[in-house]
Amino acid sequence: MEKTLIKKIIRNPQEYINKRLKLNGWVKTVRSSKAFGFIELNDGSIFTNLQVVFEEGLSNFSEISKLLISSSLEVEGILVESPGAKQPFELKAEKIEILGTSSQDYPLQKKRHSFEFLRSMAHLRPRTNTFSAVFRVRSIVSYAIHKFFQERGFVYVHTPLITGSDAEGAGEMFRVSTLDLANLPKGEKGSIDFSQDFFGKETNLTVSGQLNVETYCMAFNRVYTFGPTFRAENSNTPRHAAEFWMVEPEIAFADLQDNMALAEDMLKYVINYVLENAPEEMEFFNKFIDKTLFNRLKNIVDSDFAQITYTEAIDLLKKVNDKFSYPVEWGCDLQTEHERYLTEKVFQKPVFVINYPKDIKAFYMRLNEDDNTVAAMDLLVPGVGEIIGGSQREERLDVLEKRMEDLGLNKEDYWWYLEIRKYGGTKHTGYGLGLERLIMYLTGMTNIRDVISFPRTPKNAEF
RNA sequence: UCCUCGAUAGCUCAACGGUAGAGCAAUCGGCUGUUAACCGAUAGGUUGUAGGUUCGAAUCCUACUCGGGGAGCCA
Repeated sequence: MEKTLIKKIIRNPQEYINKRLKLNGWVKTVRSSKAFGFIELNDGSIFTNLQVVFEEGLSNFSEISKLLISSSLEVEGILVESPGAKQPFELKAEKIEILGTSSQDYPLQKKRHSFEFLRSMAHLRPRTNTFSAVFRVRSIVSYAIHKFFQERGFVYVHTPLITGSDAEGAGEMFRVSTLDLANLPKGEKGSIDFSQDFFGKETNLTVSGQLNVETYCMAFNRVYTFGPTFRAENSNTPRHAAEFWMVEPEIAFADLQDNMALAEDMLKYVINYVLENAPEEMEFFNKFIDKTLFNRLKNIVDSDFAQITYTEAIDLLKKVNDKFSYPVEWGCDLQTEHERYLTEKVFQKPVFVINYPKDIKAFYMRLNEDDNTVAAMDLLVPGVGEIIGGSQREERLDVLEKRMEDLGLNKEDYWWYLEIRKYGGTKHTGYGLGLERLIMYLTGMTNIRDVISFPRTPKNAEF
């Protein structure tokens, strides 16, 4: 007999009602009395459980009554309308085969656990409601991102995870090496001789695919990367991880305004897609994780994102300087408290801050007419803070070289990056979206460690 | 990395210098429609680690480890 997925039953009950079905799943909870009992069964196909009713006529009734949480079953029975209030239908079991028993020391209970506790068992937490919802949404969000870009003709580029350019400037890097740590080859001045290493030079894990993807942008026009990124920063916050996923689109013949339009379209598209394709999960988040979630997301889909220049933002923040522990001044980077004030108090929706002072931004960002600011943009969202960072890139070779000289960067290290300006360079622009931050924003989860299956953070690489 | 708070039963917590407790989970029993089922009973502990103060330390002090929150860095 063919097996039926619970998702199909719930999406299309009239097709299955009063029919004999066979299904597999795991026990979420058992409530039994003398002559009958209830099992909530989840088969992983959908967030929702199916209630199975079993009666003492079954040959293994007493074993079933004592089933421990997370035991795996094969159940055969008839789908009937349920007299209970909390579910429209249930499976009246005719045969229940126990495929895998659980153990009495199974740590997950049918009550709420703290996320801290669940982090200590990353191998079991996907079985809980919250993590089941988070990781199905993560999968759906990832698909929606691909769908968005593919529908618009973007080419998906796989940029390398191992990089030879050691000065991408976006943070501390993890070294990649096959050298014997206990016996490092030394050069003339006592420094490590990387010519004997696997790649014959110093290599690291990438902190961004941007420089590489820019080269493909100059061939395909509209491209994006979507993959893991590594930062060895000793950051201990709910928003940072050593390994995370980033989406980096790059578009040619386009400027900063086009870039922001793309970012806004993408966010709205993903939100709509997730609301439509993960209704049970999103309902759960709105009910148990963040009661303002639906209002917040609808507010975003329905409104135009705000836009403000860095200089305007500073003027605005200066008027309320007494609210901050760090007063603002033109030339300073915005502190978290300033960003939150802008997006949560002033605009109460996502806001792009653009045209930052060149001295606090990366070398590749395009210098504005004023010679003082660059065409950068950060998208700030309430609750999470910076979710996207991007810029129009400096396409003028002489200006770019001048910038690198001013910053003391070695041009030889970037020879191929500079050559794409030399051969038919054109204005282009792109941004980086932190996938985990987007998922936090979409689910109301407040710690990045709870939206990555096996999070890597300082002093933590178990599992 | 800095500031701050914390670590007691499997989980969530109480005990605040004088014999370590409760609810839930587990185990056993009861219950004919449950919904975090309910009712009764049983069992469960070197109080994060290492030192110190004290007649006596879960409780006070020091260091360390790990975790939460905040900051910096950023996505």
